[in-house]
Amino acid sequence: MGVFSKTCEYAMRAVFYIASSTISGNRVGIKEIASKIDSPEYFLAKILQDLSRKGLISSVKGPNGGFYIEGEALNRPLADIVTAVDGDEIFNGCGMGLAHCSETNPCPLHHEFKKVRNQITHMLTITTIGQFNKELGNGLISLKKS
Amino acid sequence: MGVFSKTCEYAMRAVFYIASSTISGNRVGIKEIASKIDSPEYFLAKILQDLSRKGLISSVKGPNGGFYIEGEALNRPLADIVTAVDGDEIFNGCGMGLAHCSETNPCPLHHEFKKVRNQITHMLTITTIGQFNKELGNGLISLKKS
DNA sequence: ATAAATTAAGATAAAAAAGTCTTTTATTGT
DNA sequence: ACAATAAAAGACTTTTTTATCTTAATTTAT
Ligand code: FES
Ligand code: FES
Repeated sequence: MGVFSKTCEYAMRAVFYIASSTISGNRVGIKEIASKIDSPEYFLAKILQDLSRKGLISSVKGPNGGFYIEGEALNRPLADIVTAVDGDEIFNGCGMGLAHCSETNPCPLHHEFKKVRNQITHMLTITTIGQFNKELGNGLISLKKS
Repeated sequence: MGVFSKTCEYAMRAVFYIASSTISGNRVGIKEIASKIDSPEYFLAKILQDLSRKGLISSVKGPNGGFYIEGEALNRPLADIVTAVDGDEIFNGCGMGLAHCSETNPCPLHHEFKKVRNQITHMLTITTIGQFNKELGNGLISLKKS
């Protein structure tokens, strides 16, 4: 098991890909996205529909349609995507599964786990959706599974 | 979704509980453990059977039987439990779901995610199974879900 | 207007994770 | 030896996650 659900992994990869295409002035179709990030096409379609309904990405139907991201939305933190897909448990849940993480009734891992959560929160907050376009363009970083 | 599977959460809570009972010189039955850590009894039984087969905890059948942890095993890092239950993906997997985390073909989150993974590894390595007996005894920390 | 393209929505399906119940096996105390 | 106790093992069910397919609704270009 990873830190994020598969759904969320696909969502993050797709959003980065859409962002970098948007910068180059294009809308991208579901087929292209799925192939470029190595994800099951129909499943990804569902995920993007959901993000679209929630206003995190945009889409247009018809010829030359596809997905893109509004200028303003490119500055959103990646945390917004994670929250939309996986909820906020990762940001404030207890590492050992207690119903509530609490300072007064902590689990054995509480003290150390807090650092982990803070690190995750930090990572997802400082990272913006539109941040990696350059590196994605020149192949310095990768979104393909293998 | 949390960082660990529910199975793993139950396993960790149970192992801490068994450890603290072992220190007080007792074996504990599945029923007591399940009730003390708020987990489904039969499901936990499966988990402990597995840990027992793998030698991470010990058990004896029959009257006055139950689960306990060998002296030496009390010093194992919690990481051993996590690995036994959830595998090692959490220690070296890619945060965005790429098949292999790699320095030469990194995902966008690689640099930051490495810190998260290291923090998790650190937490699970420095924490030993038998470490919290005092705090568990005096109720300073909790294993009960609610 | 019509046809083509493309996302949205709805309905299933398959796989994995979580949870439950029943039967068997081993151990202990009498 | 026997009965009682408790874990081990096996079979099964339910729920959640992941994945696929089909039909509908929009948009664009001709
Ligand atoms: S109580 Fe478990 S992480 Fe805070
Ligand atoms: S490549 Fe994704 S975390 Fe290293």
